[in-house]
Amino acid sequence: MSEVIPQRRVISRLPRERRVADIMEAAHDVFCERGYADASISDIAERAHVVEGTIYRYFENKRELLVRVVGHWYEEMLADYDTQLSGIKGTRNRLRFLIWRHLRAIKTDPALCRLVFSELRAGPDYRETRVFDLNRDYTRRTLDILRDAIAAGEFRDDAPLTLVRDMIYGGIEHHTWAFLRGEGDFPLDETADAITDFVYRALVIVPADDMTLARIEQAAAKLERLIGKAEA
Amino acid sequence: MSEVIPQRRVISRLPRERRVADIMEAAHDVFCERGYADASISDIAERAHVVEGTIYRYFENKRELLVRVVGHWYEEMLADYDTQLSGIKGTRNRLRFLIWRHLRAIKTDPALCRLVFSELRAGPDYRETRVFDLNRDYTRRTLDILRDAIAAGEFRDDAPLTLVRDMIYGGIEHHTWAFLRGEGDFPLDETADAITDFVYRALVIVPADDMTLARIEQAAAKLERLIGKAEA
DNA sequence: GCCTCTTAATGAATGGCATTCATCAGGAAT
DNA sequence: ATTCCTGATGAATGCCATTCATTAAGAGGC
Repeated sequence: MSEVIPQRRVISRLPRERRVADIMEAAHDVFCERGYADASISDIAERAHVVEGTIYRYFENKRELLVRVVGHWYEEMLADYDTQLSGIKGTRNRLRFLIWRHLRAIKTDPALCRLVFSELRAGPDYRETRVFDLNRDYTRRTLDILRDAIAAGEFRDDAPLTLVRDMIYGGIEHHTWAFLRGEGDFPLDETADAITDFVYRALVIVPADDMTLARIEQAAAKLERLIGKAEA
Repeated sequence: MSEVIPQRRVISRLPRERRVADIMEAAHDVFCERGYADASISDIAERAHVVEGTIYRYFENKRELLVRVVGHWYEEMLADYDTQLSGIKGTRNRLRFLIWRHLRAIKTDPALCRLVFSELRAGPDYRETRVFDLNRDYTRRTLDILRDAIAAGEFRDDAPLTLVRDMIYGGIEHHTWAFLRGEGDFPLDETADAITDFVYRALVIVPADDMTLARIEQAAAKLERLIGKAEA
């Protein structure tokens, strides 16, 4: 007999940034828990305490919401990146830092990484995305380090730089896919060491050791003496 | 005034394998043209000259259809793989062959590769998939080559093999993403050369160049003797 | 404190899609 | 020719992204 009295919901108008932040936080959570395809706008709306239509006032569509959520995360990650990197000296150490940071991001936020790897990057509009620019900015440091090492004569100059960059980030990604799918774990430091070592050895110019150098010099000296004699 | 007379469609019962093949071919085409998310079962059904329900008699759901289509493609690719590989000698050449084949597959079937890279591999059920096993079989050859080279003393033995494998395939994938999105092209042979070179250098044990040194020293000694004779 | 007006917020409606299922009928077996 | 198994059908179900006409919050003017 008792009628269900519809709760007179208090409708409040929040400042734009607050609403956007609420929606993005809810979207972040739902995307991470369910993945992009299984996340529904109504779930996100409910968690943000709004109704579906409201989301579309601030975001063009589901995909833009994803791009914005990921973009926000990228910006947070990049915040202290340069500061920390500038405190590290030496090609090998700097390279290891980039690799280690990337691995740590995967370990800390596997769900977000999956969104980037298999949803965002595959889209035909990826290049127009802010995440594309942020990512380019992110990996630019790798190229800078490689260029510096080449200029210093530490690395050979005949390896295509972008290929080296892709081997690093692609290798990291491939190696962590099982973890990203929730199958087991990976050792952060060991993996960073192994990848750094692999890349370093592939690029470094091996200086001849002292003994070898000494023998070459002796042989050269002998030749010079002989030439001198021949001239005489 | 003229009634649209519904075309009395001839319903024919095809042998199971034929129906399955028709559906898979249609699915292949639609998946490649539209991508997984935008491919609709009704499109596939129409192209296979069946009705939606029929597809569900042979395939559990859209995802299984994808797995089967990709699995079929993998099997075709692997058919002549071992035959060709067995004709190639030398670690470097064999490694280059694997890399080159992988790059060629990407260049030849970019749409299918995208399906694998961003739809299939991300799924939590990927490990239970036949594609997983096929892929494992596919990359096993890489590990075999690396192990052989280590056993022969050509490669160092302190690099984690699976990491090397992942650097190769992850690197290839990362490097070709722009192409996979339809943005430009990549040079097949040059890329294969550069990756092979990168990997080879990262792993090869630089032989202490005794031989070369010895030749220099012997040449100097011979010259010395000759000049001695001339003086005499 | 009241009125006006802009526009944030609502929630119902639309259309598309994967998947299910009751029903039909081809064709092999008898 | 008849029966029966099961392949094939297509309508129905339910979910979901997206749209839109309507409501009312709350800022600004008086």
